[in-house]
Amino acid sequence: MRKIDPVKHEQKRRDILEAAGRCFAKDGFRGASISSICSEAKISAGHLYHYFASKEAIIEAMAATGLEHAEQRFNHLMKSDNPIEGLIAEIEQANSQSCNMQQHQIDMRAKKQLHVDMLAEAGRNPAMAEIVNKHSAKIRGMLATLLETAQKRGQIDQALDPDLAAAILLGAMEGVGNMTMRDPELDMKKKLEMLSTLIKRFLAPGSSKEK
Amino acid sequence: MRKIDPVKHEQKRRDILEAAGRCFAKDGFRGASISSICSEAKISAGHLYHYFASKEAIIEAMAATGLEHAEQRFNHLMKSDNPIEGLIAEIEQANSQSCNMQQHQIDMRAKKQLHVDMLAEAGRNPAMAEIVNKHSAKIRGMLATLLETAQKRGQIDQALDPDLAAAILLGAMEGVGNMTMRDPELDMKKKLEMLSTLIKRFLAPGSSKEK
Amino acid sequence: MRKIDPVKHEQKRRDILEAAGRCFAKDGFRGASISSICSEAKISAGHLYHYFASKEAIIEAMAATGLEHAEQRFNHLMKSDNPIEGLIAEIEQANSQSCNMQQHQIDMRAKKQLHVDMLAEAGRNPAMAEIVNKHSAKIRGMLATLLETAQKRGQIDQALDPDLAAAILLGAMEGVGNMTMRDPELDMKKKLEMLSTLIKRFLAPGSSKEK
Amino acid sequence: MRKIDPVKHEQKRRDILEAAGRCFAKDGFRGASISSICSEAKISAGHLYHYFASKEAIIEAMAATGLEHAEQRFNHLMKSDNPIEGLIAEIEQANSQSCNMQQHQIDMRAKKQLHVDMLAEAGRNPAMAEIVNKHSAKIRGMLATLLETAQKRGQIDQALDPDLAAAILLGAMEGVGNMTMRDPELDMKKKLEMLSTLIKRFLAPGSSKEK
DNA sequence: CATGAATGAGCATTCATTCAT
DNA sequence: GATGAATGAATGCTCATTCAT
Repeated sequence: MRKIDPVKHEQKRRDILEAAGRCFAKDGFRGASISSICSEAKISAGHLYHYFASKEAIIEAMAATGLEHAEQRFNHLMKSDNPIEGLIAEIEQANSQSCNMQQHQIDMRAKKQLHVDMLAEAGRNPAMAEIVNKHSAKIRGMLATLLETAQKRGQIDQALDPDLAAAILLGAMEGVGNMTMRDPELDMKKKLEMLSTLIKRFLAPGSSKEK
Repeated sequence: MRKIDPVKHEQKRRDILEAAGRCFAKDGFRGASISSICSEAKISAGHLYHYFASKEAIIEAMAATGLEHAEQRFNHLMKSDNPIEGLIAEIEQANSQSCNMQQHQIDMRAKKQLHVDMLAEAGRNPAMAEIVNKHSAKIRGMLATLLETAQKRGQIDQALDPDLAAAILLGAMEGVGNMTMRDPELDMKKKLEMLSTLIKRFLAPGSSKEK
Repeated sequence: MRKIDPVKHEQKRRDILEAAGRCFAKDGFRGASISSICSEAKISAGHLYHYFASKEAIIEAMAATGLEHAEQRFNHLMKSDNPIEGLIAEIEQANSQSCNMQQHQIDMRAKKQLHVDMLAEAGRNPAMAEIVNKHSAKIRGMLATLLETAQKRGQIDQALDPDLAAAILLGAMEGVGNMTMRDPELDMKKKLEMLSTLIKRFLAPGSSKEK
Repeated sequence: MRKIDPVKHEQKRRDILEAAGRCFAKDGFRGASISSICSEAKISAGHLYHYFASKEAIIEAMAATGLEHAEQRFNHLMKSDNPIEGLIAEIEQANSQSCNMQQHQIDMRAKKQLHVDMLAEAGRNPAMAEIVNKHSAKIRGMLATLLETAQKRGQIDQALDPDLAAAILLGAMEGVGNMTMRDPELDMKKKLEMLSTLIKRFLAPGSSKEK
């Protein structure tokens, strides 16, 4: 009575996820076909459905992986004395590693591109919309918690509603990230510094006094 | 014997483009089918190929004219008395006109959705990427000029680099706009106020003193 | 400006319908594939969808054709002096032509078989259920009208509710038809005479007096 | 070294058949998948093939046992004091128990649906056809015997051929049963009364006098 | 110019069946 | 005996594109 080996199963899932990641990065969510993903993962078309119930489920799993990473970074940040500083430092780091690592930059671009693909798809595909919304809500929740903590410590403006501020901040960060994809003229490092400035000024304690 | 009439030809092209615009707005670039565009334009499926070589060609032409309109709107805005306020007002308008016109809100949503579609498309389609980038650069240029003017008048922080600030501002606004499409939990009006706060604090004169 | 030729179009539709009829008769509704129908009709898979929106639409069109025939026979019956007698005569005729025409018998059998297929499919497939129900309701309506007319003329029991009686009569006739498919032992002609007896006794004027 | 235990093997076969029965009732012969049957039987997909060579083999075995039950029920009915009344009562029960047990009604519907599935299947599948025909012949024989007995007692028309009358009666009852599945407009109770009327008039002693 | 008939590759998904373990 | 991983052909359907008329 050989029982299912969860390790092997999980490993295969990850293999498929990686293959799907490569296909989605190359052709987008709509453009990548199940059969291309299966070719990339070296499995048959039907077999993929032992691991994922649908094409959307693949993206969902990818988002879940991303969320786990985000949660880890979030937990790490929460342990530090000044999470906001840490957040800003991370943004600058994550985006400016381009100088030394070409592969990483390509990955980042692909990730961002896929994110936009998902947004576009979500507009027409309810299943995708649900995935995107849930993901978005979770990330926003984490950021709101972080802001609240910082408010209690007096590190940021205490008049801001944490949920609202998190939503606006997330939108801004995402938008700036997308923007950097399309104007190659400006220096990336400087843009990130400017984003950092934006965030700091928005959150700065005492800001609410001057309206 | 009859030669083709370039004027009529061009007019028909525009008719088709308008029809395509309506279809794209409703179903997205990939989702809209040639046959649906032909129905909308009231021509036969085959005849479309007298005017456009492929679906791709329609998308490209469409994107170009679509963005010209947006550019004009933005340009008009920039010439008003208080463009920053106008900008915020425009965002608010785009997002919260639900009270009086349901149809208009649907249109706005479709427009925003199409914008995201274009961004996604740009990631795979160089022609689209060029169009989006050019447009983006133009609008950014206009905003930068405006910021510079405001700086000279002492209305906003004089230490900001106008080009960089324009890029970040544009990105943030676009990102917040997209974000509003996906979390229906939070009150739209409050989010727009928060965005307004973000912009004001970012640009406020004297901000650079406090780090 | 060549306009659509409705004659050719309709002819093609009929060709496809006939091809589909052969496939359905051979393999059943579920068993016959779109591609087999297309092969039989000598058209490409995609082209079928210019003529029929779905597999169900094909069956629906076939049912509609059957309904037209039924309507013609009904109208013809209604013109006669004693429609009930005509109805019974028709049933006996339609089913006992087996002696002289082998092809006709095979056709009848295939038709009945397809009818059962549709009934079975209707249980799981809402689209099919709707087709079957509509068809059934129309036939029942015609039969009810016929019964009502016969009642007014005093040819059948006037106490019967025409709608109910039509439903029961139709069910019985259909059931007997299906039954004949599976017991080859008994003589077909005698069975039809017995069915005729059943109908006559059920409808006989004055029946209601003796309970 | 361990030989297969024929008793255990047979028990497992029965378990699987029961599971298959539930699946078939829910989704039909074609609609129920091997994997759903395996889930229901709590065995692995591959293991089923130790007990049955193919899905077809399950259907055949299933149909045989399924009809045996029905046969026993009918047989039991035939031995009661007034089998004709009992028959009608059974039909009414099967169709109108909605008042007290919702679950039972669903089960009945599933059973009737499966019956239609079997009829449809029999049209393409000779093995199924044999089973259905045999079953049909047995029940018809029982009913014929019953009619004969009733004729001797003078309870029903003595001029009817018992075999033929049994066939027609069975067909009519089955057909009316199927009909009730598809027209929800008419009141179920009234339809059953009408069916009862049909049967009584058909069999009534002295009927043969009036043509 | 303009039509619409026709193509055929492509899509996501399902499923009975096989097989190494 | 028993597992579940793996197959691959098949399904209904879509759609950009071509072409005879």
